[in-house]
Amino acid sequence: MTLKLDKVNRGPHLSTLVASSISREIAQGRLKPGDQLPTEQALATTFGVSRNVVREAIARLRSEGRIWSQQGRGAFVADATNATVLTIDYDALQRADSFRNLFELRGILEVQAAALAAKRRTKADLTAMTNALSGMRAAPYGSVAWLRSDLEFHRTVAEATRNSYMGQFLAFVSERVRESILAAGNQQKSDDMARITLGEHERILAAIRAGDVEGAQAAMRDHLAGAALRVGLHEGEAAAESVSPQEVASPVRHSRLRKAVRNRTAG
Amino acid sequence: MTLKLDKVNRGPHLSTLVASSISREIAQGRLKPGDQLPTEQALATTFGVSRNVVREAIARLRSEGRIWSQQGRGAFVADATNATVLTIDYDALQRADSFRNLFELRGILEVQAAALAAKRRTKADLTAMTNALSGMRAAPYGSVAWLRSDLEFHRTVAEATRNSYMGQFLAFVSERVRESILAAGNQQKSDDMARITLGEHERILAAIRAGDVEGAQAAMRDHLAGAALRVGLHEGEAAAESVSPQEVASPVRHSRLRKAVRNRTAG
DNA sequence: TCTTGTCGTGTTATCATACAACCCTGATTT
DNA sequence: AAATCAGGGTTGTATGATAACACGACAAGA
Repeated sequence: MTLKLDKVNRGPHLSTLVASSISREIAQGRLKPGDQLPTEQALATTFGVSRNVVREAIARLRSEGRIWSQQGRGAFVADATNATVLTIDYDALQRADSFRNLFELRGILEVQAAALAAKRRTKADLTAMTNALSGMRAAPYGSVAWLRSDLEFHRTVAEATRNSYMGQFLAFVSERVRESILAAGNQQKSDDMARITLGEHERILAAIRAGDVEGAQAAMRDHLAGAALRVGLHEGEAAAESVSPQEVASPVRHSRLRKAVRNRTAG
Repeated sequence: MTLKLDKVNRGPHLSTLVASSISREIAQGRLKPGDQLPTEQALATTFGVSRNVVREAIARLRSEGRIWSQQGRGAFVADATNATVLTIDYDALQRADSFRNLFELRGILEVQAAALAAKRRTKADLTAMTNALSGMRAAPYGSVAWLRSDLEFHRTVAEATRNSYMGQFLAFVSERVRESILAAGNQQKSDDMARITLGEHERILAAIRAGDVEGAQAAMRDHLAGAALRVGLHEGEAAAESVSPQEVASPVRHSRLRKAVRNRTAG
């Protein structure tokens, strides 16, 4: 077993580098589930760091469920299904196809959340949504306050599903999507957009208030399709469309991001 | 700031206990975003462990995005949105309502995954699904081999969506659900169930093969409703039912499915 | 032959200490 | 007044030692 473990170059937190290096070994299959890792001492000398650093790295991997260790035996690669946490690689999201996939997943969750919200919303939920909309109306388009109100609106919708996991997942996915959009920095602003976006939200709220399940789904789908355009995703590829139950087995038109998600990662 | 930090009782991995203790402080709001944590030395004496253990705990929390630290300054609680991982508390899942919520979320993802799979599946996908079904057919109901084939079938469906995040999320959620079911240990086995469950899977595959989006959704919904019953969830509460989109103007009534699911929508 | 108990070795878990790198503050110097 | 520097406090890393545990080898006894 010749693991390809490079000496680690200085950076932020040696343990982070060691952890991701080991993580890569696992992801790329050089370390398979059940395999025993080299001893801490061996890893320490291999990476050229202290055993302490190795232990911090291992503690991290263990908390992620990627490996497990037992005193006196050693550390072993865990089964993939044992992953106890869900992570989304930031760098991977810079790739257009990854971003589109995550956007699609978000769309699915948002649309179904809207449906559930239309069924289960309470008066308090509706008030909260209305307040969030007022916040958007009051703030200039694209401003920090506007964005906060936007997030707040979607959060209240998720909360109205009365399913905490829905809120948790949606918040997680949305935040990753938002980060990626900000990193790309290509959202276009115009005066029209404020009105359009606001209108989309209002229709969602109206449908949810009316308890109109289909309407809420459709309104949310519209909103996400609009958001996709605004972010530079072509409509045909947007999430909202792909989950709408209509045409059968249409060939997937390959997408093109406008200058969208080009990397500007470190450097 | 009087943090309620109990001395840690011996158990599996001190760093784990320290980490979850700090985590709890954050979750319960005694440590708010921006707050500075006590120094490592202080935490070490507070918990009655060595500074090394505290560092492993902090390394873990940092990797989860819950805190950030800077050399020479200290460690600080991060904003909630910065959480880079999504976790599901195992204990919380023992509560019935939490379990039902997670099951509902899983249902949403599975149903929409089936829809996407019906659109995008390749020949290879269909072959893989068929193989998984054969595996189920060959194995005794409830056996390890059977369960593995079951998981494999759902995995292939997720893969056929051509959306890696869908697979990732679904695998994560399903695994948590499965764990919880096993822990409860209340799944009932009978000879009929093998046939029924197999039939449900076959209908899903048939719809996906035919590229029938609605049919795939409906079949998957049926399957999940059945699974919910088998696991002891009341039908009315099952996930699959609550996301049913009430046939959006579809001329094609393709369901020759049992209508068990369709009674009792929210009224 | 089979079982059992002991021991030695290797590994992880934890502790303790020391030093380096860095931040912050405040006094000193220019 | 501004720049510089010294000092203490904090995290980051290194190193060595000890305890707890797993595992195989090996001998003693049945």
